[in-house]
Order: sequence, then structure tokens, then C-alpha cells
Amino acid sequence: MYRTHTCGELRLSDAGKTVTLAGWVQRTRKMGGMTFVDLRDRYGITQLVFNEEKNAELCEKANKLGREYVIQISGTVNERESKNTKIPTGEIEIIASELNVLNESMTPPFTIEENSDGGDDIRMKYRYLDLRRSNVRANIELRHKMTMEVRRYLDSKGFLEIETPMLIGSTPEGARDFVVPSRMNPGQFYALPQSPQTLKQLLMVAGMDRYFQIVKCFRDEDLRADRQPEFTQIDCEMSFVEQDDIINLFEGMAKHLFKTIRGVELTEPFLRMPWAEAMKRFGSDKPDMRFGMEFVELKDFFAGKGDFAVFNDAAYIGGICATGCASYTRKQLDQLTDFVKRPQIGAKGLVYARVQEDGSVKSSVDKFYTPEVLAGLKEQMNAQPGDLILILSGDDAMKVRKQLCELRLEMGERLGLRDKNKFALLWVVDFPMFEWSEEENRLMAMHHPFTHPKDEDIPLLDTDPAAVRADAYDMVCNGIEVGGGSIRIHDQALQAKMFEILGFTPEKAQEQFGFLMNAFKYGAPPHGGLAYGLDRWVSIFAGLDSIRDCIAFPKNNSGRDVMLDAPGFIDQKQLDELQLALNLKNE
RNA sequence: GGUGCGUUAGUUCAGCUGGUUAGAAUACAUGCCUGUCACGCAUGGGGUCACGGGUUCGAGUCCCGUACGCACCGCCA
Repeated sequence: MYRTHTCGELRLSDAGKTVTLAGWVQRTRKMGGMTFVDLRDRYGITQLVFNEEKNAELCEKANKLGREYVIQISGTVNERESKNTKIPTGEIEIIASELNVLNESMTPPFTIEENSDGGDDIRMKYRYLDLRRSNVRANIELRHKMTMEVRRYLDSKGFLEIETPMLIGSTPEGARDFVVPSRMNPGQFYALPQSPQTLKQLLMVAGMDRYFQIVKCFRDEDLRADRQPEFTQIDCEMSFVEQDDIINLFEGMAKHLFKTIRGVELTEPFLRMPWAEAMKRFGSDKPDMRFGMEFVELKDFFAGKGDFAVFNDAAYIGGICATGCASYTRKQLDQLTDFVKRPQIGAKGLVYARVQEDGSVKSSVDKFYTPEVLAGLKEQMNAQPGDLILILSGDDAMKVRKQLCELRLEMGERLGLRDKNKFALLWVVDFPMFEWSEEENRLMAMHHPFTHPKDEDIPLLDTDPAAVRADAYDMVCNGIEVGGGSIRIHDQALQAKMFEILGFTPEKAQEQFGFLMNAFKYGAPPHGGLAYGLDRWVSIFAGLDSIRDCIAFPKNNSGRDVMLDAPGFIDQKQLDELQLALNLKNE
């Protein structure tokens, strides 16, 4: 037996017991004739004591231990002379009687401590060492706890966990697929699923009326702090349901997770905001509702009131009111102007107006507008003395709204309103069915092509498809899309029409999605579902800036696994077997 | 595909307006220390300043390119 206890469980009540522990050497402290060793495993740290006076040979052996050596130790639990209140085992120590080095270790490239001195790069290369750190381990443990609670909740609601294949067919619609060559079918490729979307719909046709799966999904697109090429979804689908049924059930799951994971009791129903309203009020389909600072539309207000050409020519003028920021210096305002003019944001300029303590308004457009107009602006914005009004304008209302959204988030950040321990959840509903793709010069499905249009908008499919809204919904937490879903089309004819609007010929639609439309001919039930992004949920609960920190072995910014050094080239022999040849562009 | 920032000791970083032998902290090694727990003290070893080119009497420092890392835009049905 390697151990009788873990390094996190012994307490004062165990004093006098003879125990055996095993773990890693966190640190040794040599005090002349006495040596302390902190022994670590995933449960905690226990202090070991070696005394030269009592056992010189053993103490000598302990003095040779290095960081991260794996050792086994037997001894007696003893009450400490001076307690350490910082750790749960701090009242006891083990007086060692036997020491067995199970494995030596090289000195690790960074310190295995909560606040490691290692940078991201080196930590990822030695991720197996990084995972020994308590805070990284805590994220992985939290992830486990979350998946257990998800399973508990969905099982209690009658859901079946069903696995779907990882090797499926490629569908060009949507994100790029990762493809896998088939040796037995030369020249042909599987694709890894971007999501089990069509498969779970087929499970509904199969009568598995409540399905879920905690499943890897793959998208061959560029990475971000919150985007990995392989990520995990909590994928769900239900039959004989309407939008409200799904929203209610998965709102229940969100509440269950907040309660069991964070101890936060969310009693109120989540806000449901139509997409168009979210865009108008916050310029985003995933508004951060932890703070207000809503947009005020000012086009009508400024019309005919002055000769500021920028406003007079603008199709849209929108403002936000930053509480208490009237004291911003010229330099700070210039910084904000630079911020909105950055290419990623793309605003042409920023108009500001300070509401001074006496209630008068001092703005960057004073010469264009009378004090009465500016006083009216203050009213319009509902601004108080000490507030700063920030205004953006432009030709394209949607673009300006997105710019103003960035500015709002920046001001929220500066004012400390984006508190990681505060949670603001809502559903964004009634998404548009389609969005115009400049690149492809056609309508694209905003959610996916299996999304059901709102019944009352179905007539518009023929007359004004761009105006059609969908039975689609996203759950948003603190400005992050944590999940989304829709009612699906279950009617073969409607599905065919959808493909037609998306620019598929009947042949192409049949070729790519024939399996689904055929299935719909055999009694497909009305159905719909949702997928939660597990990595994002864990990140929010753990207060992480990047989803990488809750994934055991993540990819770096370029999609590489720096620990495995993957992807890599394969042998000519493997290529030959697959009957593939490389055609690399540069060298 | 694009923008920004970065790359200096094992690690995290400093290094100003170009100027003698590139520093700190930590880690590591050795010695001292019997109640430490971020122990302490002393000593020591440790550098292709990412790579290639250029400017200059002289480049860690300035310029160009490349590679790599991070963040973001595009992209992500």
C-alpha cells in the first residue's frame, strides 16, 4: 500500500496515528539539525519533520531531496509546536520514521506554486507540471463538478446521454471543417463535427425525445482567448417543445449550476430581450447587463438645431452617459478618441460633453450649438452634474452601434462596473433568420439553416427574407454568449425552401443534407434544442480571462499543442497509404 | 489575410538619448543555522540579448525582414 492518507486530510484529531503518505516534494527547509519538507498531492500539503538528533541517517536522506521528487513517507502524526493557520493541515506534522524515494525529478522550469513565475508559453510546454499548481488544478476540479451537476440535472429531467460519431461528413456551410482522410476510401475525407447538430435532430426523428451529450466540437478557425479549435459543448435537444419549454428548462439548468457551483441563488426569471432591442439599446447581440449606460438615440434631437455637418449628415447619432466622468482631462478624452478611432473599432471621431457642477454643459461642439441646445442634450441624456456624455455618429447605424458598444464596454471597464463576482444573465431572442454576406453576396443563416422561422414571419420568406425573424435564442452572461439554440425545422418542404433561399440548388441541398430531409419524410416530431459552451461557463465561474485555463491540454494562439508539438508532418509511408500528396505553397 | 504589443540568465523582468566587463529578483549549487512554513545568512555558477540583414567608429538599444508568443479585427452557419 502506497499510502494510508492523502496530503490534505490529516487533522489534529489524528495525532498519534501512524500513517504513510505519498506525494511530491513542494519545498524543503533546512534548519541545521532539523529539516522540514512540504509534501504535496492534489488534496493539499502536509509538513514532514526530520530531526538529526533522533534519526541522523533519515535526516541526511531528507536533505538530499529536491523539488518535485516523488516520495513515500511513514511516520507519526504530531501536534505542531507552532501552527500554520494558512493551510488546513497546519495544526499537525508527520514525524518521519521511514523515507522512500519513489522517483527523482529534474528541477522544474518554473515554480509549482499558485503564483508561478512561469509565462504562458513555458507553462503550456510543461502543462503536466502546470496542472500540479493548485489554482490550475482547481479549475479542472471545477470543470468536473460542473459536468457532474449537468448530468445530475438533465438525468433528473429524463434526458438520455447519447454519443454521436466524431467521424462524419463535411458540410461547407458555416465554419471550416477539420478533415480526416479515409484510407479505405482513397481520396475521401471525414470531417470532425462542428457540432452534432444534424445528428441530434436525427435522434429526435428516432424518438429519443430528450437527448444530451457533453461533447467535443471542432472548428478550424482562428483562435481567441475564448475560442479553441476543439471545445466542449453541453449539447441538448428535445421533441414536442416550444421555445418557452426549452428556455424554461435550460434557465433552470443555469440556475441549478449557479446554486451548486457558486452558491448563488437566482430567483427571478431571466430577462428576455429581442435581438433588435439589444442592438438598439446596447449595440450588441450579447449585451453586458452588469451595468446600464444605455444608448440614447440623438438623430431626431439634433435635427435642424445647428450647423455641425458631421451630425447633420449622419444617419445615426448615439450617445452614452458616463457617470462622474466630467472630470476627465483633455488627455483622457484624447485617449478615448484614439480608442474609438482604432482600426478594430473604426469610428471617425468622438464628441463629448461635460456636465459641470453648476449644471452648464461644456462640449467639443460648443461652437455649433447654442447653450440651450446643449442643455436640451443634457435632458435628453438624463445626465447629472459631473457626468460625461460621449457621442458617436455615422452613416451606417449598425456600425456606429457596434462602435458605441465598444466604447460603452471600455467605460464600464474604466468605471469598474464589470465585476467578475456579479452575474447578469439574459436571453436574447427573436434573432434575424438571415444576414447578408458581402463576401458570398448572398443571404447566410445567422444561426444555422435548420432554424425555424417565427410562424408569423413565414409569409415574408417569399417577399422580404431579410426581415424574417427566427425562433432562435442565446443565453448571455456578463456580455458573453454562454449558449444558444433554436426551434428546428421539422418539415421537409420548409427545410427545402430554406436551402433555396440560402442559394443551394435542389441537387446541392440533396447532396449535402439529403439524409436529413429524407429523415423528415418519416415522421419527424417538432423539436428544438440548445447548446451551452462548457469552457465558457467554467471560465465565468472561475473568473478566468481565457478558456485555456480550464482546459487540461489547450492549444496556443496558432492552434498548436506546444507540449505535443502538434500538428506535425506525417511519414511518406502514411501519405502513400492514404494516396495523398502534399502541394505546399512556400517550400 | 490584417493591426498592435512583445522576445535579454532555468524563470519573471529592468536595461534611459547608441558608448568600458549586460543587471535585479527568484530558481539552482555549496556552506552555516534545531521550530521553519515565501525561513534566514554567506558564497558561487549561470547570457549566441530570438534569427538574418542594414545604419554607425561603435548596436541589447535605431531601421528592414523572418520566426515565435499574446491580444484584437476579419473569420467563428
